[in-house]
Amino acid sequence: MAGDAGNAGGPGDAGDAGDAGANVIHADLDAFYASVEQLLDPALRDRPIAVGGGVVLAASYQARAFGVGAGMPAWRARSLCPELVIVNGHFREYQHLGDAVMDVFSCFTPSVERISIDEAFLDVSGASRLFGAPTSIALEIRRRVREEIGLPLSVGVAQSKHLAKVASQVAKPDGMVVVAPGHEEEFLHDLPVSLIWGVGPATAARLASAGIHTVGQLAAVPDGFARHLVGERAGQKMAALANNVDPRKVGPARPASSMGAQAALGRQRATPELVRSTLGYLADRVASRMRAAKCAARTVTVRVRFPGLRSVTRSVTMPMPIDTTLTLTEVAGELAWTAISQERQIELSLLAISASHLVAHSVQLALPFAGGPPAPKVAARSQIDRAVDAARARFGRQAVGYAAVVFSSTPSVPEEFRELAERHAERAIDQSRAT
DNA sequence: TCTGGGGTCCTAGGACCC
DNA sequence: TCTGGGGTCCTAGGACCC
Repeated sequence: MAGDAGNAGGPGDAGDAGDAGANVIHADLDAFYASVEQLLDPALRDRPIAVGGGVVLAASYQARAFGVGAGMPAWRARSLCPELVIVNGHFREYQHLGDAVMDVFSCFTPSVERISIDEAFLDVSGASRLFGAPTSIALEIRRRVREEIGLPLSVGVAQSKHLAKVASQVAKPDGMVVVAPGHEEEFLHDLPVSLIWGVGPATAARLASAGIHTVGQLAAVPDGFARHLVGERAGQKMAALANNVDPRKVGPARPASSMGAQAALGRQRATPELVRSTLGYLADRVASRMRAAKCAARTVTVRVRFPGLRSVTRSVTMPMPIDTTLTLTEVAGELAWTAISQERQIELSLLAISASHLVAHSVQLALPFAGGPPAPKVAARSQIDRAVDAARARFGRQAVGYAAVVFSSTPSVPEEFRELAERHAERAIDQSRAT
């Protein structure tokens, strides 16, 4: 593996020292959205670019060198990097190219666990007879993705998912790191704790206040100390990963347990019209997805964010699941107004609806329940939904909607971006929980 | 001119039941 | 009369991930 990655130093270079047991590959496309834009428009190559509108969704490595990162307001990104080029995303291209990369992975093993549009775990333990050692497979995958698709891909090869993931992060950008069996502790020892899966800014700060900065330091603290510091379960998991204990296997994702939608509003007065139209739009998205997935929700949660980023949630669990757009709109509306009036706020910056306690159902739900709409209304709404779903299936989503549900304000992000994110969240609902 | 949209998991208190 | 423990569900908030 000579010369494949300049940053694959340390134990990772022992690629031919026998990586029997290092059968997990984590493959992660670098700065995915930005790399696609640079692929589509050669004029953007080697330049600092960001994908987004008012906010940066992704930044090229040339832009990251200036401190530009995802989630940053565009004005701030420009001030950090005056020559930054901000482009609108080609969200449908992202889906196509992400799928094409996954197809390359599938050429080497059927065991591909896609965890986002641009990232997957591969178990290649059964692939060596056909394709050689995991290290050779990883090299070949990188080569093919680069030559056939044109995108840079970083890979980590190790015994466990966690270690493979850490390795691919260390390998970025456009590199490969192999953690040879027997060298795991050595590899992890000096890395910052923030590379551990599940250790974010808050946990890292708490650990730092206790003098813990590296994975080695975390692994060395007495049993129970981590749990005292960050809580029972989080502490357990964190300590296990620091000690390289990770029993997770590469496999299919579990069924979705919730579905939601949100809309940032900038800063607007909390008028009944605004709340009604925004929640109507969001409920339409969520409810139609539920119906398409043949499921319904017992719990509805509304999140309301106010200027200053403070947010509150209100939720309710109903005796019967719902999947009707208008009923979801009404339930969400009551929750939202409860929160807005309790908080005595007059302006909003975001509204969100989430549906959980999802229950699979094969027949159309039209069951009334105490406190819900009366039976004839439920049946009528169900019919309306079915008609709308059918019309959309034939003529497209924009063809028909609910009069009161037209999203009045300018959408904060393009429709294609929402669709990309939704499609990515699509996972089968557990049909064993059918009503 | 202070922030996108999609998710998961955990904690803690209270209600309720046995 | 006062008192005990355990389990489950619901709600609100927070941390984290892509």
